[in-house]
Amino acid sequence: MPDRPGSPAPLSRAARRQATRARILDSARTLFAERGFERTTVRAVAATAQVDPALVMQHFGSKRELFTEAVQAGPAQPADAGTGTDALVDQLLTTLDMKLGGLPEGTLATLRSMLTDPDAAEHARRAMGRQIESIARALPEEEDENAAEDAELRAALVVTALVGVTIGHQLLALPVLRDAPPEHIAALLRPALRSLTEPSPPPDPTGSTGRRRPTARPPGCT
Amino acid sequence: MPDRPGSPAPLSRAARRQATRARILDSARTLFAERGFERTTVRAVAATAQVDPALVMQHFGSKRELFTEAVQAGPAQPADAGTGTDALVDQLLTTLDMKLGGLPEGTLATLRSMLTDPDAAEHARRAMGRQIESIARALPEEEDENAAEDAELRAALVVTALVGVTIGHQLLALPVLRDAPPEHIAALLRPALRSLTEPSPPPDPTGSTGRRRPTARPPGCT
DNA sequence: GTCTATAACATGATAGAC
DNA sequence: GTCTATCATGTTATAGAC
Repeated sequence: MPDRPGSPAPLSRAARRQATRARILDSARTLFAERGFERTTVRAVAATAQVDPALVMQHFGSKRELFTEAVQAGPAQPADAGTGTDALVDQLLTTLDMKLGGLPEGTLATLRSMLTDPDAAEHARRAMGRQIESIARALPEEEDENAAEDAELRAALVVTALVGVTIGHQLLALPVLRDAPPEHIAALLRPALRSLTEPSPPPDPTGSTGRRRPTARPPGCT
Repeated sequence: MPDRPGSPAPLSRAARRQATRARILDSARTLFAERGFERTTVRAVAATAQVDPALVMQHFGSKRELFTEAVQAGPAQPADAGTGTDALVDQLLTTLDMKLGGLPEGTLATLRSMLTDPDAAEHARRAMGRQIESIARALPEEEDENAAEDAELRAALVVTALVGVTIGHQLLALPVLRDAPPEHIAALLRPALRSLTEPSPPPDPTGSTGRRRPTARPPGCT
């Protein structure tokens, strides 16, 4: 580091470059979260960060790499506290509550672009796959023989369903979901999530009525 | 219609134009479903339909109108058969089964683009809004006072959750979902959907156990 | 006249010169 | 760091083909 002339300005060239890079990354994250990959132009990112468009390329090489770095910003999803089913459901709903409120912009950007951009799709597939495995490990054992596959499938349904609710709420802004308090949404989802995480009912391939489950009869029924 | 010279070729100019238009629409629908709005170029649509790119504009005026017409192809979602909760759940699962198999390309195109294209988002919002209202009307009355809002909210959660599962299965192609037989998925989702469509359990803000529900006792329980 | 092809212009990503 | 050039794309205008 041969440059530090001891001037009162504490910003070396490298430091200013670093600050500019951070400003570009921040603008990019916001715009990618709002408009997705394709509709976000490098020029718009540069304008928001108040730099020259070519400078963005100088820093990141391509719009693609800018997207990748901008998306991989925040810390990963919080780990699982997998003891019992109820604790798992509680943790899922806490995560959902977070999703319905302040979702990090990087995650929003991935969600926004995952249906139209192959890279974002791969990123989302991996992130959701990790979540699915984590939840599947926390699911209770089943009496049935093919327990493992069912656990992964159940976990996948939980994750995708919650992602669907998140999309409807955060990205599509469905009025019904936008106006509902998150705790209310969580309360309505709780029994559904418990159904998905509970051990499976006996296979009922007729599938029409299927009303009763042999377990968990209501008490007071002699 | 002043042109029909009685030639052996049964295709008038208007008919050939119509056929070309249909071919363009078909190619557009497929590409929009595969790549979304932005990544689908007019030139690619023209190449697939084996016509000149300018012809696409002649026919539809703009890429936007082409997308709109291509998306509004198939018939709307089948109406609801709203008698009881069980019938409703069955109908939802049938719809899902359809979604997991042959979803019309127009719907796929809307799903694919709804997160990144404002027009597609509006289209999706309206379609999902109609579904939500339809399901909400079929939901059973509640004992509680604020029944109507809850019904709409429950319906919205059902729709968005199913959309999430569909996205994970059809658009993201999550391996766990891709490899599972649709009937298995439907069987796992059934109790969860029933939980969402049932009258609400008593408000249980502690939210930890909440096992019993006061209504819907299994038959055969004297 | 109606269909098709070519050219022209604007915007955006990207590469190389300065 | 900035400017300019090149290429792809959406869109329009214009000319050619049936």
